[in-house]
Amino acid sequence: MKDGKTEAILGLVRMIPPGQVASYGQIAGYLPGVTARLVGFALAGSGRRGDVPWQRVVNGAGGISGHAGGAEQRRRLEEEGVEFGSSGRVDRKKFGWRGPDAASLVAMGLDPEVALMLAQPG
DNA sequence: CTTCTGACGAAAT
DNA sequence: CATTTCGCCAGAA
Repeated sequence: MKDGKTEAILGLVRMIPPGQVASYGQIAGYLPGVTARLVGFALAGSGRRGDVPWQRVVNGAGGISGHAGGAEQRRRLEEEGVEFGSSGRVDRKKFGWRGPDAASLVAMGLDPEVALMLAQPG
């Protein structure tokens, strides 16, 4: 196992269900020591392998950041049922991923206590 | 080994 | 609302 952040980040992104989105900062929030910036780095570096639903990661405003695949990202999301508002932003109240369950976080190597605190209840 | 660069976000001003 | 500052991984040349 790499002790790097990238593996954990990509693993978490893979947990985002279709039709939902998560922000870079949100993903970072589940991984202590990881910042929103690093999530972007992780996807830019390894998100093109084909086994990561990178299109489900948007910025904090619910919009798509300026990168080469931006247009395709939006197209893919709309295909999954995600709606974009007039400002080109997604309503995270409606399509935002609530988060992983505690078991998934523990499986990724987080301390059970931390996992329980970060995981979405219920 | 060094240098470069790439998908962000919160807080202060 | 806009602009600025700081945080700091990993792969390629």
